[in-house]
Amino acid sequence: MPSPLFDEHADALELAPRLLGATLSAGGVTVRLTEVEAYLGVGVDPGSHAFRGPGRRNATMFGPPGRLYVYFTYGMHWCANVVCSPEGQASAVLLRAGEVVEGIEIARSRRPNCARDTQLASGPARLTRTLGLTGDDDGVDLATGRVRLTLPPRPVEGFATGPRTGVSGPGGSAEFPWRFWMPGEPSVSAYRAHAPQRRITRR
DNA sequence: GAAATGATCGTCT
DNA sequence: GACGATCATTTCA
Repeated sequence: MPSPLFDEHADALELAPRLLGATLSAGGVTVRLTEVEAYLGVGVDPGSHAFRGPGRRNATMFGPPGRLYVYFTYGMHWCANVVCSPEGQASAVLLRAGEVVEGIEIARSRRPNCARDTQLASGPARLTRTLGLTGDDDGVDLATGRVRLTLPPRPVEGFATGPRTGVSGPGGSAEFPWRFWMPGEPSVSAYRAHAPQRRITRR
């Protein structure tokens, strides 16, 4: 069942808070999203992969909405996004964290070193690993493909917003408070409110 | 407990 | 040739 959500003319900023509470299912595991980040398109968002226009990696972002954009980073991690805007606009929402609500055994087997269940998907790369997502899932249609997105019956209320995490340069500043999360959820990482404190004493 | 570090490679300059 | 929308582990105070 395709969601009417993506038929509306919207971008990642509008859709990000509405993805909170949504569930994502893949490979026998279902995760309920508790933390996301919005990324916009060409020229407007210095932190976005789409900022400099289409390229090899970000092609999916420029495609139709409702698809999964998966990319590889830091030489070992996969991160997943939901493409939001109409074709050509390239705005997407990074899925940062969630809570495993189904397939907990499979999830644990995919993350053998994970101490607590609340940390199974408490980070973008952990989330993809727990769901078994890789570059093979890039471009999958979330309504009909092997990865499924189900929106909550009603948008969650009382979500929080703040600066994005892990984005260096101008895009990471408070100028773009495009991180959205559900306060109090244990799967949401305890982020430092500002840049990490530098250690005072050095050798 | 907090901060530094090593792992590891595709993509773009 | 540098660096990244990160994580797990080690190291330090």
